[in-house]
Amino acid sequence: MSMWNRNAWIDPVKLKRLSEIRRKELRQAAFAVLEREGIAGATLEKVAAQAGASKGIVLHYFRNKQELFEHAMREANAVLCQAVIARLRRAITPMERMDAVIEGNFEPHLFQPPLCHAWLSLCAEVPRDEKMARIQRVIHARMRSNLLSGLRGLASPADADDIALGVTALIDGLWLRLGLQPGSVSREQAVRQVKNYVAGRLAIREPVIDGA
Amino acid sequence: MSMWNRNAWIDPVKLKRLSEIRRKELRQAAFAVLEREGIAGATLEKVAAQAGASKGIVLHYFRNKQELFEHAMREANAVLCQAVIARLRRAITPMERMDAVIEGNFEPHLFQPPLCHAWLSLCAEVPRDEKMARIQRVIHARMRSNLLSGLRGLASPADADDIALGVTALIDGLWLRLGLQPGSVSREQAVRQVKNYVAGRLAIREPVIDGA
DNA sequence: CTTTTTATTGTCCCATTGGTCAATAGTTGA
DNA sequence: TCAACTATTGACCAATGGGACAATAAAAAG
Repeated sequence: MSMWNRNAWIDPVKLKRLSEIRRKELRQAAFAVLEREGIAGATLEKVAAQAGASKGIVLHYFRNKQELFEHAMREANAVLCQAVIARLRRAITPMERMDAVIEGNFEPHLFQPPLCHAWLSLCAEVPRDEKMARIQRVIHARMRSNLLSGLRGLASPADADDIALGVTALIDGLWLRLGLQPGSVSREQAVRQVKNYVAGRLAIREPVIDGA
Repeated sequence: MSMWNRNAWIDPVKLKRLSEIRRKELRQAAFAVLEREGIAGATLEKVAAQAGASKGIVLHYFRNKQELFEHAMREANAVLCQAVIARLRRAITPMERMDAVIEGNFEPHLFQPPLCHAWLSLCAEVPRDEKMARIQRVIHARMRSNLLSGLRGLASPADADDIALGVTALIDGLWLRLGLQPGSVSREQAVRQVKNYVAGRLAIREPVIDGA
């Protein structure tokens, strides 16, 4: 049995007792440090301190720094994703589904500068961390899929695809704005902004054609 | 005279001889390192190596690491900004001005993953670096102003304001997408995306009103 | 040709960091 | 109770980082 639990994919339920609890604490501690210090200032010692433990324990539960932050990224994304899913469950019409995704992405308790700062730091590492890149791709794929589940009933497949890209970009951009200039964009503004975008895109049947 | 040139704002033309040349080289070296290594891996030694000089010289021209990267940020922004300005000069009608800003922000030789990576790393430090935050505010203010110079002729002041925010966010979001998933968005797609957004917003007179 | 600045290098220093390891305390199961 | 395993700590280490500095080369000024 000893060599088993080294591989967490076996009997995940039971193992949630101690090991998984610590891991979660540490992931969250890592994220908290990231919020305050950014990736450059995020050290194992600070994470340990944040979790009220010793540095040794961090490397007991995570092979190395990189892995720790990869897991922090996964967790953070899971939280945001959950918010969207919850709203999506109550949505029925295509338009309701769109709104669920949009509003879920600006959940008041999540759409906050510190969270954005941490997220930004993580994103900045994506190009040098293949695992993070993969997480990132998954995130984007799911977001797209969520959007398309609504958009398919509202536009042609080609348009839906295009609008989905626009919506994700717009959402990301509004988050970025929040991170770079806290207070420059409120949740309500953000939501309205994206909804207006969708409304505008749906109102125009043929995309702009120009000769530039 | 000795104590004068310590303050570069005096006789800037002449001093461009040596001191300013080195400074520019170092700023660019810093940016190059940032592209490859991210903020966490960007060390003075690497910057020096990139510039083909010794670490000492870097701190001879910049008080410290922070200052160096602040200047790198300024420079990078200046380049992007210049691209927009150049196009803006040839624009006459409001719509041409809009297109100038949009296309300028996706200049083919600038809209590239490495540049985006470096930029992202810099942005991730903004929350902890007041000077970078200020640069960031300036950048955004200018972008806004550029957009409004075109939008004022196309929409009501309130709408123009709102659309300007949306355009900046959308542009940032598309850049982010490029950084996180290189190849997932082409320059043409990006430009079209933003133009469609503007077209959509201009087509709808009254903004969406909902009771969510 | 001196003298004064400026440019540049390499060395040194100290704090910090990620990571290893052995030792200890605690748990669990038979 | 005993043995096996897990959790947790603190000490330790080699590497690295930012930055200070003195020494030297190179220019400029006079």
